[in-house]
Amino acid sequence: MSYPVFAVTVDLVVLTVRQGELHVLLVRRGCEPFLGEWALPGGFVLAKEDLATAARRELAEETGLDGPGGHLEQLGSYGEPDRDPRGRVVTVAYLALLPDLPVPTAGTDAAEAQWRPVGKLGLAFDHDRILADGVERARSKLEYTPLAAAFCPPEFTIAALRQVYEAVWGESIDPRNFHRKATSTPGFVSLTGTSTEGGTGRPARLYRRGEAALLNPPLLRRRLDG
Amino acid sequence: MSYPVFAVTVDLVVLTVRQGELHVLLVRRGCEPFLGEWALPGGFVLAKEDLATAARRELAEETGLDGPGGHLEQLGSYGEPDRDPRGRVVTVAYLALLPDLPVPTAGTDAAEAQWRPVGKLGLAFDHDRILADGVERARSKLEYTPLAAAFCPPEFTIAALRQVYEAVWGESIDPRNFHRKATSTPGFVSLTGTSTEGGTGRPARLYRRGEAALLNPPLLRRRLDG
DNA sequence: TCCTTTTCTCGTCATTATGACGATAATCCA
DNA sequence: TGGATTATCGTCATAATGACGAGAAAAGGA
Repeated sequence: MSYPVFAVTVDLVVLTVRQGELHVLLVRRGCEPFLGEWALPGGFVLAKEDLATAARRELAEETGLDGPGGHLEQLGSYGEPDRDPRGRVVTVAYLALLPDLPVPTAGTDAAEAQWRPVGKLGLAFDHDRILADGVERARSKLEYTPLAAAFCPPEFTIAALRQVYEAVWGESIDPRNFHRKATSTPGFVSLTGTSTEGGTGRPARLYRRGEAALLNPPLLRRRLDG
Repeated sequence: MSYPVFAVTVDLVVLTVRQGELHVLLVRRGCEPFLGEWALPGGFVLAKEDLATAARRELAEETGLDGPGGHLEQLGSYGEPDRDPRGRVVTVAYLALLPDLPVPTAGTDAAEAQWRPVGKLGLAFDHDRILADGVERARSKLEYTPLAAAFCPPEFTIAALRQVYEAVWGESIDPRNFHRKATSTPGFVSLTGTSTEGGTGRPARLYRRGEAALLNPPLLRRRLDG
């Protein structure tokens, strides 16, 4: 019995929050196809490599982003027959949420790398769709999990956490109600004991990410129902 | 440039509710490897076939289940190097939710097919894990979407819908509170105008699935928090 | 020093959603 | 006709949320 032959790649939707806006990491392609165009970072899965391992390797290799914290999860697979002109390629997309770090360094396959605000970007392959799916996944995950903290450094203020929500959801949130919700939901955040200093306004207490895997009850965004 | 060669399969977690219990569709393997063992239905993706198309084809071919209603979505991909003794095989798992239909017919690759209550089944490959992920996805989706109706025939009673929740979540739900919730959440269900007849007890009104993609507010199961 | 600005933190109150459960309605069956 | 069964509606206490007032704790300028 014989069956078709495929290549398998991983592609990464790497998101961060900079200056109050949700950004995605893009690389300019350094080889065919789509040479010179912007795309999600990614590459082929090696012969004896697990999918998640390949995703972590590409994240480190191609972006140099391998700091503490952060979050990596599988997003989904994309395998339309014509999605890659080189032949039959199935890509497994991963979603990474990272704190705002220095400008990434370009890697082997990528001539350049840069953060871009999410939106309508004309990316190579079917990467616009993968990006849209990743952004929607991130928006949704912020409702039910404490993952917003993955966008923050290890210690952060409630205001910083709120700004993550505002950036990812694109809506403003009442600081007082958010403070109540974040500090009263069990396992969302935990106090460090230290505070900020030197900033403008009253110093804020610093928190760490809590141990909960799910927010209970969740933190729902306002739905525009029809 | 050369890169490793893979085979790509789709595997299906087909769930339904029978006699108040969540069941999964299994097939007995008719060829090597794992000949004679129970596994999720699935097969190789064809040369010019989209992943979702392959999933629908396998669902129809191998199970004969292609009725109205139901729901099919991508679950995730599994690609550990050793998961298939034949070589490097990545599988894209799909989750199908179907109303309870007559016993499926065996297909080409499957010597037998049968519904089994979900639980610890010693399945071939890594199918136990895929099944567990599928069940967890289904449980979670029932909270935030009107997808419970995918387990029901096109017209159903509120009690039937409630029994879906009870079976999938494995907990009992107050019929009066559930009735209020189902009928008051916009877009969850819509009246047909007809009622059941001939059953025991007061006749129940029949409903169809509503148009909403998301339940707002959601219908959360009781969390056993630690 | 004292006042203003800024941001954090804590409260209050009305509204909504939920869990527990009583009560009535509408059918079948003996 | 009366009992069993299930559907549907209502009531009430509690929990969660949105809107917003007000004090606390810093920096900076007059």
